[in-house]
Amino acid sequence: MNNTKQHFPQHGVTVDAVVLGYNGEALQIVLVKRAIEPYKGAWALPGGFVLANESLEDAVKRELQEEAGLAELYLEQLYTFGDVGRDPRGRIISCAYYGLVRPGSHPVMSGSDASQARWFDVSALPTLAFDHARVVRVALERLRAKISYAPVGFELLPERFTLSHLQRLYEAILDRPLDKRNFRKRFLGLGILKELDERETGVAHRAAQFYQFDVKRYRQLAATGFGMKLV
Amino acid sequence: MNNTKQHFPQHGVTVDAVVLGYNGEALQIVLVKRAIEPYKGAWALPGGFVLANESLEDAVKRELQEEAGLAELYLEQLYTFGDVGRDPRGRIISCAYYGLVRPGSHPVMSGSDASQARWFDVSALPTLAFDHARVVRVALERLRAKISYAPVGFELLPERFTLSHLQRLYEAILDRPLDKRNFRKRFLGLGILKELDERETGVAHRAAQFYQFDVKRYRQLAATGFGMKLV
DNA sequence: TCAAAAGTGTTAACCATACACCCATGC
DNA sequence: GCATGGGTGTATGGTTAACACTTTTGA
Repeated sequence: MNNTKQHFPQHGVTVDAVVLGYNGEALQIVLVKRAIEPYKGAWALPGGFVLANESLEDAVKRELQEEAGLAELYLEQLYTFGDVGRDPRGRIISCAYYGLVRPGSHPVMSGSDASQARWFDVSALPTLAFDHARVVRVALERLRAKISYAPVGFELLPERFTLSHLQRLYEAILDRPLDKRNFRKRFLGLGILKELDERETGVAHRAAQFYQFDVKRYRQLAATGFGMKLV
Repeated sequence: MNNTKQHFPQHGVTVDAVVLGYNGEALQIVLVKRAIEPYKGAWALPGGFVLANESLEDAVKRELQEEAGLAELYLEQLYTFGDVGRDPRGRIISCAYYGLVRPGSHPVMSGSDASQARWFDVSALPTLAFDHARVVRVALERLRAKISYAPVGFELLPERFTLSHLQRLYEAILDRPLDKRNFRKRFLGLGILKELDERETGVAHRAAQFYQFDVKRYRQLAATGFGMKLV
């Protein structure tokens, strides 16, 4: 920390992360049970104070590692909440991020100042500490808005997935059914899916084709300014 | 300020505002010439430290009033810049806002810690202090993205305007020509323009019809979740 | 009467939507 | 052989995009 005397007002600054995942059925969020006051025992978003020598993004990555064992995830800044009185400890400003993780990378275990960390279905969240319910709401709105023009959905799926997996994910996020034929037409037409030499096995129905998100192709298309209307 | 000892790391937090205006020809930004170090004499975005008892939005409104005499403008949070080393005074986090003002409400005069404030065409900005050039870039991207699905353009025009004014504004922001007939069809079809009983006077060509943005009607439409594809 | 910008419709291409049946597989 | 989900095409209506001339006004 910086110990020199500063000549300007200073405030506590936290980062908080809405980490979203998808288990094949429902959208989920990582919450941690607070081990210390305030809101001791309540569920909250993972996060904590920004230290003197780290950027906001470094801070949120460190907290996610410490509190939930999460690393290497898609992260994006969401909004900064700075109302006076949003934290009982004093004037604390929170810069919120949202993150997306693939099912594989889910250790989600406890850390230093949080006694537990676990996934909750977004449709069944407990009461949250601070103004975190509001933060979650903003994050879900943002994801819903973003998914229809940017391929962020792939950050929630395993490397290999079927078109039905992708469609079910979109339906879970948008909370409405989508037409199968139109959905397939659109995604295959976009040219950002790479067909793999693999199909499902051991399923009691016709085995589905596996695909992979073609990042390189997507970047080419995005660079030429194509309008990615996904749904 | 809060004088009690705090048990968590603290940082300076500033707000900075990209205030955009439109003079009928070009998009413009308010800049202030810094009267104090660091970057004394350089042009910078209006802004300053957040005090202990004000929200971020209160802080940015206060700074805009003090430094540029601006009040009552459309304001929206843009992004929070928190890299270590972005400010030579130490670890300072900046929450940036962008604002839109109508030509009428342009006092833009000097205040306490800024010796001058004035408008610059966005296409001819001087070298800016801190990382403010980056902040401006982010703000312009945001405005360009936003204008195509939300009627923020009206915040940059006088109460009464012609369809040609509106079109020229869109062309200035998007930096490309738009088709006159299609532009008119779309905006008139949207039903968010109120035709006034006034026309231009003293112009050396057919006098244009004046319109007004119909906020009430817009809110009705927005509430029923209509997709406002504007351009 | 000229210059300058306002105002006005139609057509063709494209895109979004709605919709139903056969196929492959495991049990 | 049946239950389960995978995979496929077409027709229709709506939306977007391209395009040029007449009108009004002041100088």
